[in-house]
Amino acid sequence: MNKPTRIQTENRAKIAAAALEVFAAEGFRGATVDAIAERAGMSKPNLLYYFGSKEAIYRAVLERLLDDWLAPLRELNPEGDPAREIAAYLDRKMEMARDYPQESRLFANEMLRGAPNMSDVISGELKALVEETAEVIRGWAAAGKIAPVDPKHLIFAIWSTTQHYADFDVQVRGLLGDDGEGRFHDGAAFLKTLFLDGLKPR
Amino acid sequence: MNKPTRIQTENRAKIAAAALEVFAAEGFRGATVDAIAERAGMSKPNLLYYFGSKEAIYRAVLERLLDDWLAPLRELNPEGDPAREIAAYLDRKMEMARDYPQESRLFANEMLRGAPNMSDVISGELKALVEETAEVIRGWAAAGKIAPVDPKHLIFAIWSTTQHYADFDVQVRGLLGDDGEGRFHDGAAFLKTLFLDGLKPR
DNA sequence: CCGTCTCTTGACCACTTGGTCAAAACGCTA
DNA sequence: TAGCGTTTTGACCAAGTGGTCAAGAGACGG
Repeated sequence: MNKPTRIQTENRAKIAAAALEVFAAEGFRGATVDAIAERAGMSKPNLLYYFGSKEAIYRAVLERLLDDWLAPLRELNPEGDPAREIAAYLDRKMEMARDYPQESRLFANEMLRGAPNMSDVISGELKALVEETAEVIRGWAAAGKIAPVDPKHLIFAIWSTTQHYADFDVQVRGLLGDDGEGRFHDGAAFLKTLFLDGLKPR
Repeated sequence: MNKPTRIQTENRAKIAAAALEVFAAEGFRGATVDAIAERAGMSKPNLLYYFGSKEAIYRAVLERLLDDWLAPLRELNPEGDPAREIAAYLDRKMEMARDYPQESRLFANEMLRGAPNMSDVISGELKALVEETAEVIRGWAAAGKIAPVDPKHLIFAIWSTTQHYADFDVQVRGLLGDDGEGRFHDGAAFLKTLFLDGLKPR
């Protein structure tokens, strides 16, 4: 394993960026190596010189993005005020839906297909992280700071509502009337009232 | 336009069922006409005798399902008690996620690709239905029966949270631990407390 | 049970697509 | 700047795919 050259680093990055765009827009089967190569500004054989196969590109992109994707959840602070933490998490997830919709769609595509390349992540890293977060939420509920709800379903609800604005963007835009970026702001505001009031201890 | 024969009716139905399975599992590009034909128990040329092209099958399936898909929203009763109506809508959507996950995934795939075959529906039929429902919700809020929230974002939240259990089924199952069908029941219970408490007038 | 219209399919075609390969072009270091 | 490892690509291939077609098999009313 030699240290990669400058050209290698550059081209791998270029390819990964192009692949993200194409995979997110077309799905794995819909994406073609030619299309990725073209968007990366190089020939197909050259692209395959860096990543041996279409599968390899796909997996590399998936892996590269995973950490960024899970970062917001990791930043959740167990010591913080629950309402503040949940609001902040919603905001962060909403920002990601706005600023990185392709990443969201890539993962959505993967899930829809049954996560053939992520089953290990789901049952490993992701599961551990969710389990940990669920424990934090349970603690908040036990301390009477939020209503006693099922933590995992709460997490699912936060994921689905926020990612919806990226994955179903066409629908959201179509139904709201085109509004610049206002939908993300309004959506975040709505979700914060929904979750904060919905989780208030009684 | 002659009346279709018995064989035509049967075979069109067989094809539509097979196509739904394949398209939902693989996406439009990932699905092959051969695969659909095999699952429908006939040869590829025979299938193409009934539907002239892959696109035609896809669009037929999409159209055939649309009404069923929107039925729950249509059943919402403007005169009813808001809390009851919303709870019932959540339950119905959750049942559909459990009983018709393929339909959900088919639509999710279509949205992810930018809804190339549904833009007219979104800006037409669906938009009208949503606008109408939003008006109902606004009425509830004006009457002080629920908190004054943005109706469309509320609708998005209901859609996304419920459909999540179909579209991201692998993830949900992986993170909850396989549980038979309990996740749908628990999810529905959580969502009802979330939405009903979250929307309580204050 | 015949004739006609419907249905079915094997064989085939053109095109796309993932991937290979040999050879040329390039870039770095001594 | 010569030499050598790295990078790049045109040409090519085999498999897969959507779709066609002509001819045979089947259904069914008279």
